[in-house]
Amino acid sequence: MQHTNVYPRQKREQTRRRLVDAAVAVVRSQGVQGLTLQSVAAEAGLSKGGLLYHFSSKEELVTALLHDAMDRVDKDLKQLVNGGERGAFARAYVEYVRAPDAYWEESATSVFAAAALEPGRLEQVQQLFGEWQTRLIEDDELDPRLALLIRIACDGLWLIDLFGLAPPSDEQRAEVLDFLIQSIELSATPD
Amino acid sequence: MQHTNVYPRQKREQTRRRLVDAAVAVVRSQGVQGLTLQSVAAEAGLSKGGLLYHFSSKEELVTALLHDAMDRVDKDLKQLVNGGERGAFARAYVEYVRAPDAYWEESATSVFAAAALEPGRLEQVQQLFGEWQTRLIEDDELDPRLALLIRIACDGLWLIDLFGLAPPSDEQRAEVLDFLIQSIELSATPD
DNA sequence: GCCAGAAAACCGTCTGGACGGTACAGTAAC
DNA sequence: GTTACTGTACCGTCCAGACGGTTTTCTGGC
Repeated sequence: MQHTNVYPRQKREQTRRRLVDAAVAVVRSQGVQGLTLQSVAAEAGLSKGGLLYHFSSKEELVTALLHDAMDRVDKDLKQLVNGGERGAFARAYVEYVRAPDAYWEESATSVFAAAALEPGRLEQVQQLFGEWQTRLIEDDELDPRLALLIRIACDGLWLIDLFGLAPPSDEQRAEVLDFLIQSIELSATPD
Repeated sequence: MQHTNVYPRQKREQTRRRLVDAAVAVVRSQGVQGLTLQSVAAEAGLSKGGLLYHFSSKEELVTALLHDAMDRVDKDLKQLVNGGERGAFARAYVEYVRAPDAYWEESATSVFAAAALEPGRLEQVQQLFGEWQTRLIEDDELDPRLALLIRIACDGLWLIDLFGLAPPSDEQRAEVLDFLIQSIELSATPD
């Protein structure tokens, strides 16, 4: 029942957010090895006891990290879908990559951290990517090759951002994404 | 004795290889957290002391892991380049992704492990990707948008393989790579 | 062909420190 | 009185690295 508590009468959710954000910051600055209860608490301006008040174990924290990030990405992605015409999901997939924001960064870092700490915990993420792939390739009625290309290209940008592997400039990024959008248009509107 | 053929005078390199391979195996099965001197040594059939004889610290092991993997990828990639015509490097980049082998896996795992343990150590990898990007976009004389698309698509497959994020089937993979190769041909041979 | 002796390769144990987690007493705001 | 913490003390575990010792392999002199 999420609607029972629209207004944060309690600081609970706020602080949990702060802790999750702090965990992301720690991983990005110090790597997964630096992700200790102590460092996350310090980053969030809390004591270790305070952290454990909200997340009773490190595992719980990392799990929350992952759930949180993937939920948000999935939700945002679905919100970007306009109507049900051909290529709608592919367009949303591309547009989501256009302007990487905090969620984007959080999702990459979370998957990364979860994979590093315990590979088995990635199952739900793998499943989510599988769903997206299905939507892109089967439901969107585009040329399957184009759909897959869009997927791996967008995921590639995600990887490049995550590791900082010579990310393209803003213009280059925009150009290649525009190109993908154009390809969708061409494929979606047969003349 | 000639029967004991060209046996290397020293086992040094062999054992180092075994240890590096073992480290990759450990990371893939247990995550970066499972990457301990003990576990790597056990995986390689050595004692911890034996490992430390070859790599005097864990940092040295991970650094070797990274150097090794990137050197091999870079070398293999350059070997795939046929001549100097337009799009040669782009073709090599695509072909390298076609059949992921042990090196491919090793490179991804190594970058992943290095990033997880200490982000700063990625500098050389970032530089290497930068060089590839330069070769693809500036030296290959292709449409820059196409060059970047090829790069991010190939890197995307690398990411998907690394995390096992719903990897496409072999046929799908082949199709999308063929599509990229065709695009290079079209762009490289203007009529 | 044999045999020291040196170098290389490796083993197993120990230690100091860090980390996850627990327990609990206290505080301050709502 | 509940929620939301702080701070300290503590425990068990795990790990990197040091170390001393041992086996294996090579090398050169005879």
